[in-house]
Amino acid sequence: MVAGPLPTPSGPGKDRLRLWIRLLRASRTIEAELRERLKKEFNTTLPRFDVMAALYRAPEGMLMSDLSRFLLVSNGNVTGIVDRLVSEGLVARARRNGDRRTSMVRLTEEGSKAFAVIAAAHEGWVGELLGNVSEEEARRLTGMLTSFRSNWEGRE
Amino acid sequence: MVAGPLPTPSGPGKDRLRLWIRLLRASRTIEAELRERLKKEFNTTLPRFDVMAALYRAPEGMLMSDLSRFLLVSNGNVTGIVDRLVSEGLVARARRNGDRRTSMVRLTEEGSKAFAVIAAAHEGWVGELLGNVSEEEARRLTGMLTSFRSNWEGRE
DNA sequence: GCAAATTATTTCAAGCTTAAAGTTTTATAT
DNA sequence: ATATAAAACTTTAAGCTTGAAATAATTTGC
Repeated sequence: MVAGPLPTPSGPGKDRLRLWIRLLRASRTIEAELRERLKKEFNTTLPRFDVMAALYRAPEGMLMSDLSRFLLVSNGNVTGIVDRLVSEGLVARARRNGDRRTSMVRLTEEGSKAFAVIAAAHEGWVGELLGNVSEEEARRLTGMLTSFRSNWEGRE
Repeated sequence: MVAGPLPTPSGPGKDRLRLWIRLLRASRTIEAELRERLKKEFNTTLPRFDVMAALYRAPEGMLMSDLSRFLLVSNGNVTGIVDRLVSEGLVARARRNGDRRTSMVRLTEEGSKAFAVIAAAHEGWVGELLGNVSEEEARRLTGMLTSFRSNWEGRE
């Protein structure tokens, strides 16, 4: 999905295809850089960061299915990542009284502290990597992407 | 990287962070949908499609290192994907006379035909999934993402 | 009350992904 | 010439990812 079928596609519908290719290349480029820095500076990974970021927003905890829905990844995927975070003491599972199928997942004290540090660095990196986009332009782009997505979400 | 540390981040640099989150969510959403359709309709995957798309643009073939640079993935990664495509008869490796370290990778006749069919469907899907973005808006967004990326590429 | 369907999660197999280490071949510097 | 470095690629280990199958608990329809 990184390249179009021809060097410079043209014709009806080609503008959207080109947009998609740019979108994908932009996010892959930034993603690769963030992944590398997370590894080098904090010896962690993007998926771990994603999970911790989601949990940081929800101090009361989240269900596994909430996590997977929010992160747009499969259920089984989240299981593995959470398993590793638990084994590292950054995240805890808590069985619930009401429904014994589910477990509330939340950051431990240690996980919360660790995340705060990483998140600060992360925000700085994003600011740096998107430095060529003015704040004004960032808001405009965000708006365009938001309206696109909210339209699209209606179909799933 | 899908979520910010807080529900609605605010403050200096937050606009870029929010942009990054939107960008990532948009591309993940579309990517997931395309991946699913590639699997269901053609029993193939996004990475295989990416490699074939790159090779389709280069009838004379590409080096492994060209492929990995173009696709923004690691060298070892491409090895595995190409291995599988070769075993399926869609791609062929050709040793070169000049430099025996390298091999030119290209689509087979069969691979080229198969890709043309898939690419047509793919383009239609993208047009559909980005249907809420007007062609005009698509061009504007593309321009913004292009200038961002060409600026950023200077740093790597 | 109880079978059937649904829900939440885990397990599994196959494939993707990276970074690092290893192999082979070519280029460079004495 | 010949060691040394560089380049192109593959292999490896660990982890990520999906979709499908399995498990366990809850809810629904009679």
